[in-house]
Amino acid sequence: MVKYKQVAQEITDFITKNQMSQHDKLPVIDELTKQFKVSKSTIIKALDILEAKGQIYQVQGSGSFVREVILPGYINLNRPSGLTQTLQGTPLNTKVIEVKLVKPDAEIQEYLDCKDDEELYLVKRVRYIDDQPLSYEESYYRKKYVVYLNEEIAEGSIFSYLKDHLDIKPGFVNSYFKIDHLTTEEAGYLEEDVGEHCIRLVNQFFLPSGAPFDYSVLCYHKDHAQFFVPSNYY
Amino acid sequence: MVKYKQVAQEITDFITKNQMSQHDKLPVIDELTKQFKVSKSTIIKALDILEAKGQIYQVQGSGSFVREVILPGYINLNRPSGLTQTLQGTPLNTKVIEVKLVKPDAEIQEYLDCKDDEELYLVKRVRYIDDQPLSYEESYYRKKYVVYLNEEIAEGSIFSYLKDHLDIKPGFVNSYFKIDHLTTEEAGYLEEDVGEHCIRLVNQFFLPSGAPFDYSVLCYHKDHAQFFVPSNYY
DNA sequence: GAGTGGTCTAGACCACAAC
DNA sequence: TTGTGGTCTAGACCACTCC
Repeated sequence: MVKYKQVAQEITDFITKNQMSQHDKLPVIDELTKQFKVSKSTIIKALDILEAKGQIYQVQGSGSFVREVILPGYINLNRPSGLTQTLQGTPLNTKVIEVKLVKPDAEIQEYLDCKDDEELYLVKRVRYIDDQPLSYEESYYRKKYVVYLNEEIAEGSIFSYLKDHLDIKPGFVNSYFKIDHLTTEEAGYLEEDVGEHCIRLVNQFFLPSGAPFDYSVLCYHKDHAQFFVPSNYY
Repeated sequence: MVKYKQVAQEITDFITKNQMSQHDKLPVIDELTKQFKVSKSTIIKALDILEAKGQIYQVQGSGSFVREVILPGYINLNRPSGLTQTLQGTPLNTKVIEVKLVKPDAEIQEYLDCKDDEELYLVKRVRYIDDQPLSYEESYYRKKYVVYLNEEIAEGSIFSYLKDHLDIKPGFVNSYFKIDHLTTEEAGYLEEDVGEHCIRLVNQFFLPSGAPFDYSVLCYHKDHAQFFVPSNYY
């Protein structure tokens, strides 16, 4: 791991370990350079990463301060790693409906920038929070990149599996959402009436190289889903 | 303006002027250093800013590429400058309901980190897109920072006014949203039935110093609002 | 192997904050 | 005035891509 990521991780751990909360001040840069034995630039890079993630904010002439607001039960749309990571701390259960290989329709070809004969893994899952249905999800992974998937893997965090076993990690994501209505199939899984309202979220995940590898459509239960988006001005 | 922001702006202009689209390659760093007569580090800093904004992505050993997806009509939640900037290109009309000075209730005190006797400007506005009601908004600005507001200013972009006339610009924002129901007042403004569904968005805007200066609650019309969130993995 | 971006450093100097 | 973060540079070296 490169130094600045190492430093960023250790600062995050420091914040957690010391149970620091909003507006608490971090050690000054000069102190951090001594502590981690790296240059000022490396510390600044690490702090910039944490700032971009929404964990801290930096004030010229004053210091760096904790920003992160831990909101149990809120889905952080700025770290859309499936769901498992974003809902840390909240018990999340997964029911896998099916995992199979399919070919893309026109819309999926568009989002995944692929031909109509390319093989994709389709994963259908329902997510429960406190035994309440939270979301129903259909994800398409390009087999070209995600060479293998099965039901057992889909029971857990697919993104952790991709990272740990296939060495795949996303570079960036486009997320789109609006209010929509449940289809018959979706209503069944969310234990709602057909046509009931939901938040429909579409994600397009890209590799660091810019190639899209995952397209997913989710519907969130109107009463059990709440979201959080931290942003910065540059 | 500092150099890297200048360079970032010029690269953005370059992308626009040349009508570059997704996955088009930018000039290499070495060329940019010559063109702008700045160091490599400054170019990299400029590119990092554009990457954080979601406009480009960088691939090691390969180059920098255009990422930005212009989606007419989608509200970009990663640049929540009120609304005027995020819906660029789409005709947006504003009806100001009222602008007045008020004192905060308990919830607002919490979000704005202020006492119960601090003066706040309350702005109520309805936004229309293509003559359809898009959102109804109640924003609270701390008079301590936003020393003056009136109906005429609220007709336009309040954030532009803050930047140009009061030299106030946000440092970061926390946004929260979920599906909710319209109150009687809101339903009237959105031309909907009472209790109808909406997306309820709460924004907490902070100055670069970390002080909250604006708390706003919006309800978006369920049929006319769609959102976009670009994110990066670090 | 050539091209291209990524990391890291030391150091000079600037800008803003706090006292 | 001092503390502290921000900007900018030149340069060395590393890592990945593409031919």
